[in-house]
This record gives sequence, C-alpha cells and structure tokens, in this order.
Amino acid sequence: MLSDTRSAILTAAERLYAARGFADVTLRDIVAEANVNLAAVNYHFGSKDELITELFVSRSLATNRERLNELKAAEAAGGGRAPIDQVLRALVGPTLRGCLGPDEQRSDAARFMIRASVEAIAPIHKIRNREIDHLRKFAAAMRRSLASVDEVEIYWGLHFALAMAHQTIRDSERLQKLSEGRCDLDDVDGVIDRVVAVAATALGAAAKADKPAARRGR
Amino acid sequence: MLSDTRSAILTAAERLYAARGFADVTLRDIVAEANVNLAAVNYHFGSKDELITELFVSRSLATNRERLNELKAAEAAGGGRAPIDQVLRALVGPTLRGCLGPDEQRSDAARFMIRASVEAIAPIHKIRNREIDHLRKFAAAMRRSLASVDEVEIYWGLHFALAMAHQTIRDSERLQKLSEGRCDLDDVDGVIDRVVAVAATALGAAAKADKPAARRGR
DNA sequence: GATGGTTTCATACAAGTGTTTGAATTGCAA
DNA sequence: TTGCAATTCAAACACTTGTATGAAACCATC
Repeated sequence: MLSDTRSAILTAAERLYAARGFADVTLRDIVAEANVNLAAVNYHFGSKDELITELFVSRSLATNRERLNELKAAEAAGGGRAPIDQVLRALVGPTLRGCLGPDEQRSDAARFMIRASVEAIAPIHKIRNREIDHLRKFAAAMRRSLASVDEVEIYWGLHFALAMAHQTIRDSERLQKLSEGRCDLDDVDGVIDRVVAVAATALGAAAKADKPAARRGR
Repeated sequence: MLSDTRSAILTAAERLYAARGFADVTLRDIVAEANVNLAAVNYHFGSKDELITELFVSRSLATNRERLNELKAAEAAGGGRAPIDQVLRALVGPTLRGCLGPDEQRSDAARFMIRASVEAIAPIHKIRNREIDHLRKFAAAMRRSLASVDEVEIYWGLHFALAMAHQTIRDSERLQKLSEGRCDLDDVDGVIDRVVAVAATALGAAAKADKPAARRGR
C-alpha cells in the first residue's frame, strides 16, 4: 500500500515543476504544496534527486505507453503498417494534447516531461538514454510505413517532428505575440495537423530524392 | 575605456553559461574562470542578475545584427526581395553555424543564446520580448518573398524553422545516438539546408492551399 | 491496554549562495 | 611627491538550500 504522504509529495512536485521549472522549486515549496513535513521527502525518497528520478521514470513510462498505444492501434487497423501521418500523430499527439489546449484539459505530467526534457537537470540526464530506445520503435514504424525512404531521412523526419511539437509547446507565448493572436494555439488538433503535415511532407519529399532540396546561395 | 576586469567577467560568464547552463554556475565559478576577485562582479555590474542581463542584451544585439546583415545582403541582391530559402537561411544560419560544427568554429555567444532562450531564467525572461520585434522583420521579409501566402502561414513557417534549428542544436546528441551516427551533424551547411528545405516546403505547400494538408484519422 | 515498528514532526546542521564591508592597492593628475 | 578617486582584495554577512536528528504520535498486533 502506497503511503498517502508519498503520493502527495509526488503530485505536488509534479505540479510545481510543471508550472515553474526545476530551477526555483525547493523542497520546502513542495512540502508546503503537499501539506506534509519537510523531513517526509528524505524519509520516503532518500533525497531530492531520488524524488525527481522516481517522478521522471514514472511519468516517462506513462507517456511512452500512451504513445505506443496510439501507434499499435493505428498499425493494427492497417494490418501491421500505419500511414506515416498516423505514426507521427501517435508520436506528437499525446504531448501536444497534454500541454496545449484549455486549462482543464492540460496535464501536469505532460508539462513536467517538457520541463524535464529541456532543463539540464543532473539526475534526469543520466536516465534520458532510455528515451532513445523508445524513439527507435517509432523510427521502425516509420520505416515500415515508408519503405522507400532512406533510413537517415527517417531519423531527420522524426527529429524535426519532435522539434516542432516541442518548441510549439515551449514557445507558444512567443508565437501568440508574434502573430498577434492569429495563430490559434487553442486548436490543439489543428496544431497537431500542422506538425504532422510538415513532417510528413518533408518525408514525402525525401522519398522522391536522396538529397534534400538543392543548395543555393552560398 | 572598458575595464579589463569587466570584460574578463563577461567573457568568463559567457563561456561557463554556454557550457554548463545557468543552473549550476555560481559567481565564484565565474570569478575563478576570469581570475578576478569575487566582489568585482558586484562592483562592476551591481548584481548577478544585472551581469546576466547585460550579457544577454549584448549577445542578443550581436546575433540579431548578424542575421539582419545576411538578410539585407540577400534582399539587396534580389532588388528588395529575396527568395524564401535565403530569408530562412539568414534566420537560422548564424545560430546553427555558431553551435554546430567543429569545436574551433563554435562560438560561446551562440551557445549562450541557446541556453538563454531555453532555461527560464528570471532576468532574461523580462527582456525577451524584444526578440519579437526582431522576428517581425523576418516575417515581413518572408511576406515580401511569398506574397501569395497567408500571413498566418508565414508565422507558422518562421516558428517551425526556428524550432527545427533550435532543437537540432539542443538535441544533437540524441539525434546522433538515435541514428547511430548516420545523421551527420558536423556538416553544418547540410543541416542548414535541411532545415531551410523543410520550412520552405511547408510554406510552398501553404501557397497552394489556405489550409495545411487534409486532416485524417481522427 | 501494553508493545514495537512505522511514520510524522520541530528543529538543527553543514554547506553554498549572492551580497556587503572596509581596508589595501593602484593609477593618474596636480 | 602628494593627494585623491577608482579599483581590488580578503573576510564576513545574511540567507537559502538539502539533509540529519531525536523525540513525539500513530497504529496494528499480541
């Protein structure tokens, strides 16, 4: 049976890290949010780093599971091979849905994971290699979907898709200001469509030529 | 005449922040790197935050100047209007060149700016609005280049171009591992070509339809 | 109801942080 | 050289951080 205090700490830490980042959230902030005693953190987790590690591992597994579920559903519907846009959608959809859109729909877990992937925090950096194994599954699905595309292009496409999704979450405020509100970031499905469309187009172009567009102007 | 100590502090801070991020670089680290006394920072800058602010403003102006120079050169050659790929190249080229490629070619300034744009550090967050004015100039150049493209698509294209460039810098290690070295990140011009090509393709597709590619699979 | 392990609590601790201080040192003009 | 402002320096300051301690409270089991 999991201690009540234990999960209260995890939830509070997740919420605070998601909202304010790792830099200026202290153990005292966390225990205040969780309404528990300061010493409870070290009692239940051993140290602050171990708390962060456990939180990251737990949320990382959950996110990966969600993405793989979407992927498997898409591939099952297509007889073991899903259209590239559905593969990409499974990759970027869960995180985008968890970070954008109406407040009540956002998840602290998704925003925590974004912070964790961006801020170079010591305990997380050591574990992050596991994410590569997870991404490899998507690279494999993309190759099944686009058999004629060179493997290198697959990696670049996957990388760019994640880049666009990630940065859209992180810099949504800047894009709003820059476009003076004309870019609608509350239309989460629209954003997902855009990211998927651009990445799929890039991969589609790669299917027709081994090299990207001709270089000019150097 | 600028004090020797003053610029030594700026240089040391830039190098350390570029290499290790803001989180775990202390004033004592900086003064050790600069070979000056601890109190020199507060004497010359007033506070740590003011040091960071001055550093960010200075490097930000330099980066923006470099990008605008490339843009103006391209537009001058085209009679006030540059091809979209050259506009995009002026936007992402300087930073990518300063952050990727051979060590001796990298600039602490470029890597410092990446850190500054990623890590939510208080003194910088207040100034970062100025970057929007700078990006607006590129949005305007893109509209001159692609008169038929809807304004919203311009913003999305600019945003995605920066996203791909940024993330490629930040996650170059992951991409290397994921692709087992098959994605050549030392070929800086090749990377720039890829980013520019994908962004330009996305904008080109937008020129043919008001909406991005049809939505599927919801 | 007593017992003993588990959990909570107030408090203290050592280490590290940015900042301040006041005395030394420097550099330059009179 | 003398005088004075600008700069450097070692030391200390006030504060915050994560962690450790030992007593108190809790709680199921006998």
